[in-house]
Amino acid sequence: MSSKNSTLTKLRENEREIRKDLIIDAAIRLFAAKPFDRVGMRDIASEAGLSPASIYRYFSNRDELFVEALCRESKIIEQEIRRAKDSESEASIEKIASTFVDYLIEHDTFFKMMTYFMITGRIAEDTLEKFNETERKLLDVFDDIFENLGAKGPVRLTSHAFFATLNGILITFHNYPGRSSEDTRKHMHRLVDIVSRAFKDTSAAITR
Amino acid sequence: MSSKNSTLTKLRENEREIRKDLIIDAAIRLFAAKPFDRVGMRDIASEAGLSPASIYRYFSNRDELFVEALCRESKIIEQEIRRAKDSESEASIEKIASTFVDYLIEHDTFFKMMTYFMITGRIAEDTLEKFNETERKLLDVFDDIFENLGAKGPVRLTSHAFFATLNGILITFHNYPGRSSEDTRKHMHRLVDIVSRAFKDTSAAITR
DNA sequence: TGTACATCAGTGAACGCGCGTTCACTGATGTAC
DNA sequence: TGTACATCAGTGAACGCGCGTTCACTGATGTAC
Repeated sequence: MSSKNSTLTKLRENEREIRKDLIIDAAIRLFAAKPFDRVGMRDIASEAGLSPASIYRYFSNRDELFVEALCRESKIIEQEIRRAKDSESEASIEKIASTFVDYLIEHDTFFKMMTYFMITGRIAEDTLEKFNETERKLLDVFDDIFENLGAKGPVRLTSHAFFATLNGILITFHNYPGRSSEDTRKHMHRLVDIVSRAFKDTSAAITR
Repeated sequence: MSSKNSTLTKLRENEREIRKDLIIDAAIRLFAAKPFDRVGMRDIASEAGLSPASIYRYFSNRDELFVEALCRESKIIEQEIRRAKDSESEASIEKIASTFVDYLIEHDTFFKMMTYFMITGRIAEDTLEKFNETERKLLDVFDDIFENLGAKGPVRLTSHAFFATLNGILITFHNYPGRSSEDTRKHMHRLVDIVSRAFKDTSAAITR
């Protein structure tokens, strides 16, 4: 009796999670389509095929929804990078950085959200912690790369620097005026090449 | 008669400019104090000691005011960097990058605004052009530095990369959670050191 | 098998607030004759 | 010197809109007896 009860509530719980995911999907689809601050609860609701009020059955407020979306995206990105790293026989920074940037150019949702949160700095403490956990995993991948490269020094700092650098390239030239999106993509890749080479040189220098 | 007239209108014109500046001052003061999206026309008005309606005598809308504020700030930063470069007998990247980052940590207004515009990408074409002109001047200073360093290749690209890198460091670790502002400042400087060294190495490598 | 009740997803309409912006106006100063 | 007029900085109050969020409600499904 009680076991049947618990499996049922568990099923319900699963359904709930699925519906939450559907809402997050809708939100991310919209973030991809228009600027971050132009995506409202009503938009998300109609994109998800719900009424605005319904969203509040799943998320207690707007920020919570946004942070969950951010976390999901960053998890995907972490996987993407890890995959890129593992597929290479020997991990080259250029390749991985390039993959990272490419992915973020294509799916700039993560990137818009992250910058938004970083700038406004308006997240609840616990949700922020949740996000930072996934960010740390992302940095772990970079750590692996630099270690494979033979750097013996404080690898974490280098990862931080490299991660920040790639972010910077994406943000600074995100909508560079008077250029097609293909041009900016090429431009970003040129810059990624430069910094990758630079980081490789210093890592080598540290080993020396 | 007409000459007197013209000098008078010129005087009036000057006064107008001064008043515009006072409004921009007020806006920048507020940007420094709270998140960008929390600064409204009413706030700026009361900070400048005016009624909200009055602002519209000087700026045709909110974005115009913001962009003018951004331009003024970026001009100041350009001067600051140029000063830092000229004061050094031989321009070292570390020093200049450090000055740049320090200044932007202290006066993060510029930085908040820039990122905001870059992300939302919502500026009128002509005002954006105005901003880009000052940004180009900023990059010119970096060009000088890398040329002095003896790099012979495509210096502009390197400047772009370096500029983006510094921006990235500022944005990525802007409000790193659970750290005092002094800690983040130190952290940023460590990262700036790393990337400066990296860029110096590649510049040297190009010369080789 | 039937009935009373609990649970919960979902909703349309409204609340309340804050925002950018405009309106109709005042009051001071300069100009023309 | 006085009067009619133009110019312009400045304003309090309001407009209109969009937003996040809440309210009171419905309807379906499962549960207990």
